[in-house]
Amino acid sequence: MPATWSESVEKAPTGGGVGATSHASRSTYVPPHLRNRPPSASADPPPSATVSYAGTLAGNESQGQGGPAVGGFQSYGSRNDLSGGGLSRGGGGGGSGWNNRNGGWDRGREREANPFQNGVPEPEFAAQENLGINFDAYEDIPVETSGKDVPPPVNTFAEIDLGDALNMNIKRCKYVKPTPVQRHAIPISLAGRDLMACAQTGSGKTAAFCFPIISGILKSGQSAQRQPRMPRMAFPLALILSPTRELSIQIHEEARKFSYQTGVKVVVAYGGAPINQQLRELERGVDILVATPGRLVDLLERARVSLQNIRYLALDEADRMLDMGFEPQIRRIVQQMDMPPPGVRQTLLFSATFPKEIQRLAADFLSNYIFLAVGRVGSSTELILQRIEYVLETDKRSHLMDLLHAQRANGVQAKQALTLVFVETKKGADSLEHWLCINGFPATSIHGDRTQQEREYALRSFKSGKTPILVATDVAARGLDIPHVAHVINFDLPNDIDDYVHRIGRTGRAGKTGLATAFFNDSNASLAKSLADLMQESNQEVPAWLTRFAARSSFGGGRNRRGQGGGGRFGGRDFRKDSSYNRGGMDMYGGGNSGYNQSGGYGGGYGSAVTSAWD
DNA sequence: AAAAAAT
Repeated sequence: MPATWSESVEKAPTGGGVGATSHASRSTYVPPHLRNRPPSASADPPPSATVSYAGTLAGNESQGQGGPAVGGFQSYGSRNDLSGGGLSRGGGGGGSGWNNRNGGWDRGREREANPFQNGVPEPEFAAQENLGINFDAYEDIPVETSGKDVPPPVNTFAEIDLGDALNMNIKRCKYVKPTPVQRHAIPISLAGRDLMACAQTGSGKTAAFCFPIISGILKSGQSAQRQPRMPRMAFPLALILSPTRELSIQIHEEARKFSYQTGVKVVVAYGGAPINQQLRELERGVDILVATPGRLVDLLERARVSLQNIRYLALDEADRMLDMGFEPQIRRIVQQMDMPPPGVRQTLLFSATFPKEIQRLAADFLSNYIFLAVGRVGSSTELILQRIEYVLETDKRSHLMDLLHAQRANGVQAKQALTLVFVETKKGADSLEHWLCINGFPATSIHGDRTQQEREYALRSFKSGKTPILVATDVAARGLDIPHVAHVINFDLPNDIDDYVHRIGRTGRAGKTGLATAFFNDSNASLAKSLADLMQESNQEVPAWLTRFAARSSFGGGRNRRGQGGGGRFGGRDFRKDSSYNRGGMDMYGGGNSGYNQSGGYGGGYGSAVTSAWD
């Protein structure tokens, strides 16, 4: 272990690795005369209603995206090496298929921008990209599955029949080997099973739910469907909900890479940005809609999106969404609109933790689901060196300055190792940013009072190394996969240990090491116990004073949410295992076997007796 | 107490 924090910053590899997002511009320019192109009379659909693989992809970057030329997609239709039948799904209903009248199959195929090429230039990092992914660290991550008939995990992408087009994109992403969550979740999803997964971003879960969705859409042969009666309403096949705008943007960027040249259309919708452009994108056809809840509700109310064709529903960072008070919106979207019920659609629920509220959501949204828990990437593998320092409120700025100066002296700044500084308040973020700037440290900030434009600009500026210090509120705490963050500084500690875990998870990404420094003082007493426990759990050196703090505050009722759910290295455990769950007389999982025996309409309406057993 | 998210 490195002797000093500055040494470890220096040693921390700065490659972004697996999740590195090249910043794809969301606005693919489409010349006005090609926008909202009416269905061309001569654009007859292909003769066979089969798979939409975009023909041969190898060494074929330009072919097949040469614009909307009529009849330019002969490569469609013939390849059917994936579909094992099952092209139609229940409830497709009449003319909503591939051969529908309005020629929906080639909608939105105008000039697909290459999502692999239009990123922010990152010359400093390009060379080491993906070279230092510590896959051994991934191997150590504990994984736990439970449920009925769990499909076995895979060890390579080659074992999974995702199809040529998707495989090509996996190669383009330089993914060599599936991460633990991918090894388990992909076979589960491909088998059509619902999934409740406890995993954090950084574990590779975006790909874990995107691959099966894209593959499934390709297999079904349905894409970008329209309803002739309602030309302005979009009918996505998959919906991905996430808590923050930036996370939605990021998922969209990744999903676009995965679906490049497959014909599968991914659209993102979120607030704070003009809705008109999003409406135009939707009108051009959408297979996978990535959205924040508020904007989606708006779109549903405007009748610009219908969920009746949804076959895949993925909820990312579900616990976060509930924390943010999105439950009413989410329930409205999932249960009160025209979304197909559980069992008809396939639902994938991702959450870092598995508290009661999420358990309820799982029971309501999922059908006969498989529970998957993946250990914390950072804590269980000790990839993140955590340091807690006792710093009085009044000393924080000068202490931060010391850290940054030492970092700079080590040449770290020159190498553009990015530093993410978390603060408690939006005001605090603004003033700290300003203070850093006037003291010679190029910094920017991201928080909810900044306009969406400013937020996205700040993120770009940070990622590119232009301002290698980003001051952030919790808007950036979860899910954001910012590559090359070498150092996370908790200038203000959060009140919740889960937030702490999320924050430090911004470093040590993709199996690389990182450093997390936190400023602790008396105002953080309530966090002492859980913080000390977490650090011990992840084999970090716990300062003696923190241990004393923890002992002092623990009987004072410091909220230790950890361990409550069976905790340990996992964010949660399958509550269905708890004997108390079966107390209500219905032995749903019994039978004496090791596996669950989920009979009796668990996915549909569970009895009230079961509901009461949760409380 | 603060943050996030639809206008």
